[in-house]
Amino acid sequence: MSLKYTLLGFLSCGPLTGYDLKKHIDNSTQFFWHAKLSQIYPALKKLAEEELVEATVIPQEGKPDKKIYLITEAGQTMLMDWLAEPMDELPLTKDPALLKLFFSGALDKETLLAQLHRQLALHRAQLAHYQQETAAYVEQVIAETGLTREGVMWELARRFGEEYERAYIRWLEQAIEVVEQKL
Amino acid sequence: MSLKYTLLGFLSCGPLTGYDLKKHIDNSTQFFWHAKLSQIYPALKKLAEEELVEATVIPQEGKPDKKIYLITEAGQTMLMDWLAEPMDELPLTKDPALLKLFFSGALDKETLLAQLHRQLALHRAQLAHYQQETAAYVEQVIAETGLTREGVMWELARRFGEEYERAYIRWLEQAIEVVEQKL
DNA sequence: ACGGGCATGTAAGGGGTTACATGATTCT
DNA sequence: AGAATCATGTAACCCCTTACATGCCCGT
Repeated sequence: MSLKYTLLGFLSCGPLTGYDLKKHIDNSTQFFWHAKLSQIYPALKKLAEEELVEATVIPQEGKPDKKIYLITEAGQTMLMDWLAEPMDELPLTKDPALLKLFFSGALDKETLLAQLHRQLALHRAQLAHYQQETAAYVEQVIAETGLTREGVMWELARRFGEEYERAYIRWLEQAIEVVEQKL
Repeated sequence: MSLKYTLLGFLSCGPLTGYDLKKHIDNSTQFFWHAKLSQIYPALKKLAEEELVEATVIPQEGKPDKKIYLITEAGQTMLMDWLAEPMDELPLTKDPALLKLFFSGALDKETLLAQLHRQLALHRAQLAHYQQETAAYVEQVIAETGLTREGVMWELARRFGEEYERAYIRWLEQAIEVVEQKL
């Protein structure tokens, strides 16, 4: 259900193609919402049927024709209603790595420590990514579009990703110590 | 795919029914893995077909017969192989609240602040839950089963939940300040 | 009298992934 | 020579949620 609003949200900042939308998602929302192209294209088609967006087709050669989507007034209203709607549920996350750790009491110490160190490396890389690539992307979009209010929110979201990774890393470091001492 | 291992993981600590498994999931893994009964029952049936678990039926009156599941040797092996398998992907989380915030530059300041305060209340309640109910549950299970190695991992997982909520709360507090000053 | 806990399931449908299909241009 | 970028989509499949179905016992 939220994919619809993700697309409307980006389209409310300006017209984009499905392909463009995928890149925006990968660059900015991927740590709290993600989608594959094979899900985005049918979703846009459905939004167009509901008249929440409109497509302009630009013929191209050697490539499929480009479809540039614009949000309609109905789409804008739909988006604003969703934004104002109160949310009273917590996110239900799924993290297979934590699940595995939870049951890893049965594992030998060495293998378990190897798993923890691997996770640590992954999360450190991700932290660096948010600090570099994502930060650059946010700055660039703000500079290009001049959307200051949106810019504030995007920077806040990016900082969430950063803080999440920091917390994860601190926890993994503690977990490694605990495992070394107690198991 | 991981639901299978969640069930095998709990069953490796002792025999349980589908109903019991649901309660264990709710009490301990819900912040990194969750499932509904309508998914658990068919999953157990399938595990039994694959001979990774075995069911003992205990007739009851006034209630459906109880099916107590035991992990088989093949199931144990399957679980251990999964535990030792390296994971090199980050979790792909979905958090509708963050998504909404990301697009909330278009929202008026008051509504936005109301949303942030609501989220803050939810996450504070969740933090308290991990510190009280979840902590009590972990202690109780350790005391009952005497599984010390597993106990260490369960307590680590619980602490992750706690740290995650702390980080979320700190971020929300900062976000409220930023919105109050900049928007 | 009503809600919650106990205890099992099925059926329909929505959301999401993986694989397939096409094909030119540009970078390494 | 091969991979990545641009650009669209479909089809099969799996995972998960929602709603339905049954029915006793216990606490408030």
